[in-house]
Amino acid sequence: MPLEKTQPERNPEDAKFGRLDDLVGYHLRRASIFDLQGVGSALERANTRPVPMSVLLSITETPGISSAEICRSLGMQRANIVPILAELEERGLFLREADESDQRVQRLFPTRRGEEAATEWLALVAEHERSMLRRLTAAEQTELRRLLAKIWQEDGPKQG
Amino acid sequence: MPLEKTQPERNPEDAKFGRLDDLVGYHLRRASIFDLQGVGSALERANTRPVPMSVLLSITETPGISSAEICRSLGMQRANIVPILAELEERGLFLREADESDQRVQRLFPTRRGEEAATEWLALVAEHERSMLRRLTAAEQTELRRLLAKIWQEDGPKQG
DNA sequence: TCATAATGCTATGTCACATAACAGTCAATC
DNA sequence: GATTGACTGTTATGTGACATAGCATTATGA
Repeated sequence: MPLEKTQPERNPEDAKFGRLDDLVGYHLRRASIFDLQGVGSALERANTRPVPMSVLLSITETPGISSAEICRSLGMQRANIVPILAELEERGLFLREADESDQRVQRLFPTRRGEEAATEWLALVAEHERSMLRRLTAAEQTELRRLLAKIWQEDGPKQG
Repeated sequence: MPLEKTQPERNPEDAKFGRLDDLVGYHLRRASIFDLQGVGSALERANTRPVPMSVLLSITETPGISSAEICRSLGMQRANIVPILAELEERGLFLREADESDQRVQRLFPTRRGEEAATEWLALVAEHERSMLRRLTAAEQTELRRLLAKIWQEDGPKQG
């Protein structure tokens, strides 16, 4: 074993999950809550929240994306993106444009203010992440992100 | 046709956060949601949910723990543990006993059935974890758990 | 003794998220 | 070329986890 926990006496035979603390999912949840609280308070300064930020970033990173595509990408329901888009639109952060060949879909494009807001919000979150990950080396941070992505991303040969 | 998320090439020097995908917190959230769904459906077979399982495990791992101690350990509010304890108690999984020196405190002890339920529930979750982590080596799983714990646990070596 | 704090608890609010249904549009099949 | 099914954006509504505020009781300590 590479690393040992400095916790109670563990029987080597007991290498299976025997305690709450052994569950990766427990630490996942605690770490995610910890992160969400930090992100939440960081984004308060920009008067927004995590999900609207993710939606805006989806638009700035993929101009012309549709709301349904954002929902599939972020794993959220179409119904729930409606008030979020309404809020971002009211703040003048993106524009809707009818698709040329499919009148059902609206293509979403960031405005100049939307680009600026995305950069600003991302900086706030990045500052929080630096604090949250301060006790991890750069290599550990990269490894952590890689392992997390491997958990939730589908098997299919997606992006590199 | 849906837009393909053609990503711009990443310059390795450009190590700063520029995209949603670069944020560890984003992957944390997605992985945690993924886990929570799996744990939820796994525990459905035992007619329970993640938080009651964590509470029961707190009792079996630390017999005589109080409800306030469980709340501090799990990071939850005292008000919210009340219906959970009521449910576990109704299922005969633990007993309350008055503290000898402090009449405010109830000490919680697992029953035989509580011990059995804890083992059974933990096995269900462990089975889910094996599936969730199937693409990670044993060393990677250990490393992931270590890095996650380093994120949310306070600086002092504290158990919880 | 009086102020402060902790425990277990009730009542209630909030907020993210899911479900169900809708009209309009598209595409494929018969 | 009607029809069937699927997809889009949307409204309305339910739900479930979680937080807040306050209570009576008990403990602590200046």
